[in-house]
Amino acid sequence: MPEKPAGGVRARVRAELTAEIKAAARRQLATEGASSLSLRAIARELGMASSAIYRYFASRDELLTALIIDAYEDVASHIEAAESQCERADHRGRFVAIATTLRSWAVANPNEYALIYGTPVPGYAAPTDTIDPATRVPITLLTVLVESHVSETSEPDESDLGQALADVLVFTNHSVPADAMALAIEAWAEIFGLINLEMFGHFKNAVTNPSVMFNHAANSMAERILP
Amino acid sequence: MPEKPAGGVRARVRAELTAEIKAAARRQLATEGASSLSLRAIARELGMASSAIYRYFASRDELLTALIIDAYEDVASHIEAAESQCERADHRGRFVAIATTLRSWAVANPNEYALIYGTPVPGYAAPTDTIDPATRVPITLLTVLVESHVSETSEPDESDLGQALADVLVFTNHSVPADAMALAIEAWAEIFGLINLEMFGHFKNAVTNPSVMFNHAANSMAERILP
DNA sequence: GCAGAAACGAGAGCGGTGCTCTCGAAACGG
DNA sequence: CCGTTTCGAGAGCACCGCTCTCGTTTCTGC
Repeated sequence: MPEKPAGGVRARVRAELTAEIKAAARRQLATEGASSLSLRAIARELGMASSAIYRYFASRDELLTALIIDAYEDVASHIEAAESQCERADHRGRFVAIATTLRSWAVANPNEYALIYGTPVPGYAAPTDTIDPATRVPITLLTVLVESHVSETSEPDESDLGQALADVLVFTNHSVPADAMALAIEAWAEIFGLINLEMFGHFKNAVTNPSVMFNHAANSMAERILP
Repeated sequence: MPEKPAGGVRARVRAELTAEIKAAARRQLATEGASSLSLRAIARELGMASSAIYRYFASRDELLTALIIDAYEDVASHIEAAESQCERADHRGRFVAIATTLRSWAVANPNEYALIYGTPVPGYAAPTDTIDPATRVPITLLTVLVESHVSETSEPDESDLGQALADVLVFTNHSVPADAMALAIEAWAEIFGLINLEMFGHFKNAVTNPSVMFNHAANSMAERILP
């Protein structure tokens, strides 16, 4: 998909139409859900032949991929913006900001949330284009964790736990002990667990106010994992 | 769907065929995923006309519902069996048994797990038939929690947290304090978060051995929430 | 400035889906 | 035994993703 920055007329209308298709897809996503996203319906809405869509996206999966990347970028931008407004030394505040912003974004964009953090579409294998934007959010969390452990430096951990978390421990240059990293991953999982349970309807007859529950949990987690 | 217990020939072959359809559906579910489950493919596999399926299930959604109920019952049976083999007083052991059995079941039956704990099918609203079997698993966990707080009895909690958790606190007759209940819900969310992250591919380049990580977390949670 | 190349939109068509309707055969029950 | 109900099969409808062709429009190199 070569897009010249300000090339001829053709390149411009191509960029515009690509954006219009994505916009229509997002609109349809919001009302129908990901798995029933229909290229033909998008084409109908845009007043063009269904086959014309294929000039812009080679397949339905490629459109989905584009939407997934956009969603990752969008949530990452929100979270980074919220986190950057906290006092640098206030690690717990930064963690809570990350967690609560993630939930707010999920509540505001349930279908995009489901798209990136829900059940993967069956035959769909995430292309490599998606892994980069997907890492932005966890990296902001890891940064807070590393900065709160700034004075420590440890050797590679040879324990079972240390080996199980080898990849992420290497990623942080072993500046975070394995058990502290495990606590952080637990918190990370808890955040998604709470959001998933709320969004996918498993809090019925149990938690009446998910927002209060989530804020309580976020503060509880911050105390638990950050010194 | 009236099914006479041992009625005429017709009732028996109807029950058998219903089971065969579900079996074929489950087989297809394991290889294709829920959203691409095809009634026509099932009919083909069973050597019957696609329209004949509708004598047994009024729609694709109804078949899905039947599979969902079966999955809930199956996971609940596994968890109850594992939990019942623990010493009654060993609350932490019972909790760990519940958690690890849930994960084992999810790893062994990824598509049924996704069916009941993943993103809901877009237009699909869980019929009332599913809520009953869905509660069996959380109830086993709540039972452990309540039994570990057996000596305490408290009044309705009027705090924000107490009100946010009102439904489940009432369900347990206020025998568990609100903050302890919140910790338990946090653990509950963490369990699903860990399983989701693992199953849906978000542990790539981070956690190399999800099993070790999960067992570590399960024990950590047990210490955290149970006295 | 113009001819060849590339990009584009529309339309027809293929095989697939869920679902409905009709029709003849089979099993049931009085 | 005969009327009623249940069942399987087939045709058909509207939709889907996707491919191919064909005439038109835009770009590009000479």
